[in-house]
Amino acid sequence: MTTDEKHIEAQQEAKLFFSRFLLEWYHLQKRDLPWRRHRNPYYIWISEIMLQQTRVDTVIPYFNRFIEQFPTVEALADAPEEEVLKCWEGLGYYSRARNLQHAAKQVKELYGGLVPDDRDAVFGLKGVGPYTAGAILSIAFNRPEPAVDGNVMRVLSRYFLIEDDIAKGPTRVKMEKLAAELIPEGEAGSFNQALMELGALICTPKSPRCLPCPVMEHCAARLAGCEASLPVKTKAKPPRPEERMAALVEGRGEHAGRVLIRQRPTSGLLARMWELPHWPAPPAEAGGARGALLPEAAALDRLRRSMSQAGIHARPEGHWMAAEHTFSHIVWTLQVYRCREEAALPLAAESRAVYGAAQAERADGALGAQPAEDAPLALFDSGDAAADAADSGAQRWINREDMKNYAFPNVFLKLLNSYFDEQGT
DNA sequence: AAGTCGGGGAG
DNA sequence: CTCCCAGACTT
Repeated sequence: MTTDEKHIEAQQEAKLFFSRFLLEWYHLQKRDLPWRRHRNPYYIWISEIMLQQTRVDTVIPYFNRFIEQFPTVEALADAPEEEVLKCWEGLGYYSRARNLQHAAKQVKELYGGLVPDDRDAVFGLKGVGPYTAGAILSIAFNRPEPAVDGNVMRVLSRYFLIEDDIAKGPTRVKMEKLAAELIPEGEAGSFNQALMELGALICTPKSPRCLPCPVMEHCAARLAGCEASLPVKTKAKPPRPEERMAALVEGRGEHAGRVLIRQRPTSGLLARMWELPHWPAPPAEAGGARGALLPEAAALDRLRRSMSQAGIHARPEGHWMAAEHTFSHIVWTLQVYRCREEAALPLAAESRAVYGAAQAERADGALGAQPAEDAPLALFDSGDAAADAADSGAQRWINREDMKNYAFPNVFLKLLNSYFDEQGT
């Protein structure tokens, strides 16, 4: 027997060992999760969409609420979109919710409300990519399809000592071929879940717990002592910072006790979510620390003109608090100002009556180069042009009770709750 | 292939 | 702080 043949034979033995002992471990150690209590393809599907880039512990309460509110494919397909989005509030990646409902309509209309069990049909559902298709087919229907996510690539890269960059596309394809070879006959669902369970509980990104690992004995990375340096993955670009000014506008008269919110555009960042209105803050002065506040009077003036341009008649009264919101690719620093609604006077009259003093102050200093009164705000790169151009979006006056009817990103949820706590309402 | 899409938990 | 998570979609 040649050296190559011996190597291939050893590889084959390592694969059989891996599949057998991993599956055995899973049957003893698997967690009791809500979507594992039935084999309802709809439940499996919902859970897999929620679990994209999201931890199990985060998903559990969302999953339970979701299937209570939308128990069947048809219930989801027929629900108002706002209800679906509200049920997703705080979970992130909100296009998942919209795609999911779109796919529910697909299933209702094309497949009679039954989640399809063939590869092309599942892959054709909105929001279902290579991983999720494999997960649905294997877990719900026990079809021998690989389901390769971040956990699986980490486990396989270590066990087989694969040094390919898992951030690259072709690596996932390679892993899928390998994962498919490992599936034991008739055990696709359990095996794929076992692979992910090992990644979640034992073969973790940092300091893997090798001693209790059921396949440590033949783990190539462990044997080579390099398990901590795998998988190889190019690191992501850091998010770009964005300074923004937000308005917490307190209503008067018929709006007393309520604050103004607006809806974001139908596409892009936080699509269709509700928020406090906010605008780009002018770039910090040269030499000024990033995140530094503008001089108070200049900030209030800038905010007043932004609101006016958006058709919001309100007077900024002062800085309330700062808030940060981190996305994958952006970090917002929001300076929130408390404002009071005003009667809708003609703009020129309003400006002279209320802002004469502030303008006099501005004239002698920092913002001397500002555009003339009533001129459009200077455009500068805000990184959120869609939202800034969509000031025409819907607006509402709400109190705390009304919050249950609108879906907010977490940062605005926290700001609104802080405000209503402060007001004691 | 690279950028766009949230939010939070672990270390 | 950094990393990354049961990824998909767009360009």
